[in-house]
Amino acid sequence: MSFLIIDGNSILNRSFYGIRILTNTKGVPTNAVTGFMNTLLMLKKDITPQYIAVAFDLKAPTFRHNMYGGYKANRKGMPDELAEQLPYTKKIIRAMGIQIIEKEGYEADDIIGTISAHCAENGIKCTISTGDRDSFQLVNEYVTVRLARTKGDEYYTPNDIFCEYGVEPLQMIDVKALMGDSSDNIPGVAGVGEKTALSLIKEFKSIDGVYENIGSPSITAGLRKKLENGKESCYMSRRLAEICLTAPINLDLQSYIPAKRDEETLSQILSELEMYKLLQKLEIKPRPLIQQKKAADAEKIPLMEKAQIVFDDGGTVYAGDIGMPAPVEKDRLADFAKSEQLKHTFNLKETLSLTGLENISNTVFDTTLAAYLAEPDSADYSAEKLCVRYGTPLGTTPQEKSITIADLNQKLYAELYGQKAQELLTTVEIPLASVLCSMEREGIKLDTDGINAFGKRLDSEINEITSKIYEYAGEEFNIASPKQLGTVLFDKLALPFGKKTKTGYSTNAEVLEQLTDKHPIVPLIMEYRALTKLSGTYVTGLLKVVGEDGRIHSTFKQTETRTGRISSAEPNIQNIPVRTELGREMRRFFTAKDGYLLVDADYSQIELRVLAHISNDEIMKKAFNDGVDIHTVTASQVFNQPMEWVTSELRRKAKAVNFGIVYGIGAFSLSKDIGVTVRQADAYIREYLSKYSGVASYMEKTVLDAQKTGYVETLFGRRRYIKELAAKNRILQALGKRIAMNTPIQGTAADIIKIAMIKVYNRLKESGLDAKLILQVHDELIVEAHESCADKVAAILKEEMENAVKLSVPMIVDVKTGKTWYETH
DNA sequence: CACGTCACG
DNA sequence: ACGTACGTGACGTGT
Repeated sequence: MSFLIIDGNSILNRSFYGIRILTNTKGVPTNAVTGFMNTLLMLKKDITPQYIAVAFDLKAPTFRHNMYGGYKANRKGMPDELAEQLPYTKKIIRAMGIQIIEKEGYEADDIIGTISAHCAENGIKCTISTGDRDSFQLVNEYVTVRLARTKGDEYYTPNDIFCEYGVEPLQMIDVKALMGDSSDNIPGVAGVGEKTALSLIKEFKSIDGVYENIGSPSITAGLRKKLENGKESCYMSRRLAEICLTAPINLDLQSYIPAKRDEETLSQILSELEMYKLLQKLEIKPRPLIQQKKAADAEKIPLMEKAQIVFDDGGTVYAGDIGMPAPVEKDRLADFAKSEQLKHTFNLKETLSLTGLENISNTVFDTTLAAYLAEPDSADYSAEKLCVRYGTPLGTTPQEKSITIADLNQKLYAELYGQKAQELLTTVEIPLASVLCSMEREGIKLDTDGINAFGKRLDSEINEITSKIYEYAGEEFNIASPKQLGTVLFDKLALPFGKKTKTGYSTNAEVLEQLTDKHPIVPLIMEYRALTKLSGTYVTGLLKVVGEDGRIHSTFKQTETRTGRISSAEPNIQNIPVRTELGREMRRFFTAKDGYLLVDADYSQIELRVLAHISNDEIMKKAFNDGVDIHTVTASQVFNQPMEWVTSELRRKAKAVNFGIVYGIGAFSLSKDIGVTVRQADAYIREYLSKYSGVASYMEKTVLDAQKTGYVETLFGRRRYIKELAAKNRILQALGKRIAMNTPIQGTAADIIKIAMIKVYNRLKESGLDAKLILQVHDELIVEAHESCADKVAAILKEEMENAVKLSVPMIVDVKTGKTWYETH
């Protein structure tokens, strides 16, 4: 027979601070609930108690009317993110069939004390689960405390307490009476801490003993004085420290035997919180969120057109009707790929890569890409995850898998139904998978000899700089370690430190910039950073991933970014240096193969053009339609100067303001960026928004709409839900607004270049020219073309990219041709 | 594995 | 009074 009593507040609190902030997609925090439930399940499994209860504090709230106007509605200043999780946790506990005990005017400790005393009287073992040591006084032959710790729990029996503290559990009350407890508002005796309190109780057994023997030689004069002054406080503290054992609560043990779980309620709450791992652990089916949302107008959503389900399983491609797929033999693959029948794929690009196929004709749906359009925030589009999210049983055999995929597809189809995203899927993302696959296959040639030689040069320079740095520092240390570097700069050399990070001094470029004239070591460190970055990330990093064909085959990820952009990995080909001359040198090693040239085309100001179009701002549209330099126009607007008078300095500032607008501007960051006061930056922004009034009203409307609907969309219907807008936290809300302002711009630009990629790819194929699209860098496309047709290719790129979409402002593309990527810039 | 840092659009 | 621009990926350090 045993009783498990959990200190609800304490475990919840520990979970909240011990686990990094987690939220569901709506922004509801879930970390404390998660931690609490993990603890509860672990305890149930470990102890298998007959009786379980969870105790919560229910003290009459004490409102403090202070200078802040009584904002502390939550006792102990419980943060909103934690307070929000309390009702969820209680509901879940009840649905688990477990009793919650709370009593007006009593703390959880008093309830726990009463239960534990009752257990002891009746010879029942009692385990107290808590995060703090207050309940040690309750420990006895029958009662143990199980202290929640990050690295496993610790048990405390009377013997354990004696070993650790040298006193009996009950004496802990007197120890606390002496030392006090600031978190519980117990004053104790001023000047007496844990060490002194323990040794006093060890010697004199109790506070009565201490005061009876106040003249004892083992009490120094100073201590005696403190004890005498604090005597009244000490006895009062003892009353506060002693946990009540007679709280008026239900002591009918039978009622604490857990009842049957309410699976319906658990499914509903945990699905709302999107705690799918826990649902799995409890073996409860999640409530499909999406179906729920669509259930009302389910009749209006037609079934998908019948199609072949195509997917791979253990390296074999299967295709066929739902429930009866068959392996497609290698020699039949090409025919299958060309066949007329409609097809639904699962991860199209991967299937293409795996089979070596260029495309699969008549693909009208792809589970992975549809799931990405439905929920671009997800990090995982595996069948396992999608099944959990959409409440679909996960198949294991190929037959079952085809059923699973078909079911997911129907649900995704329903979710995208009636959205423009449906068209985005079939006309953009599905054809794009073929383009990306081809780009990955082609890759780009890397001049490994050149890069090796460059690396040698870098390394010898790094060595020289390293010794100089050691000399200035007066010691050898790891310059690459921000921690060690911080110690040298700010402790040893006593340079003024700027920002601090969570873990210590900040040593980033911005901080070093400020110190550049303060000490000769600083510019050396900046150079060291620049050189080691090139050497590590680009020289060594790239050499590690060159293929046997001497080419780099980056992976272009199609479902990675929240805005709809493509990302590039292993290696990342989208962040090859260009801004500094030395870094730009790297691009000399990205070359066309013998007899070929690189043709590089990039959109000019694509994001600002998109902004001009979607905001319908007359001044901005006119600027682009007149073909004048947009940053100069902005400078002229913001600084009230005629265009001819705009200096390069004003243009530079205006450029930063333009960028800031695209990102969802803040005066603070802008001021940092262009080196003016926050006040001035703020004035620029105001001036900008009053001149470009179309932009101002567009931004306002976009944020308002997003707050209403919870999402924003690109011009082509790519949707992004913004959970940050629903957050209680003000900083997160501000982030949500910036995301709302930026995503339609960045995302529409991404849509446009994707459309252009498909057009360029098809046009090159149709033309029969010896040229292949090989890279994409957000607003830039690179084709490797035979020397003989580079001019034609350049014309095709310009034409297709500029005409990819029709906006109210022209899209302008600059094209350059060269042997290396360096030469095209 | 998280963090700080820094490369790109 | 607060903390501060959007979107990525890779490296080295240190727990």
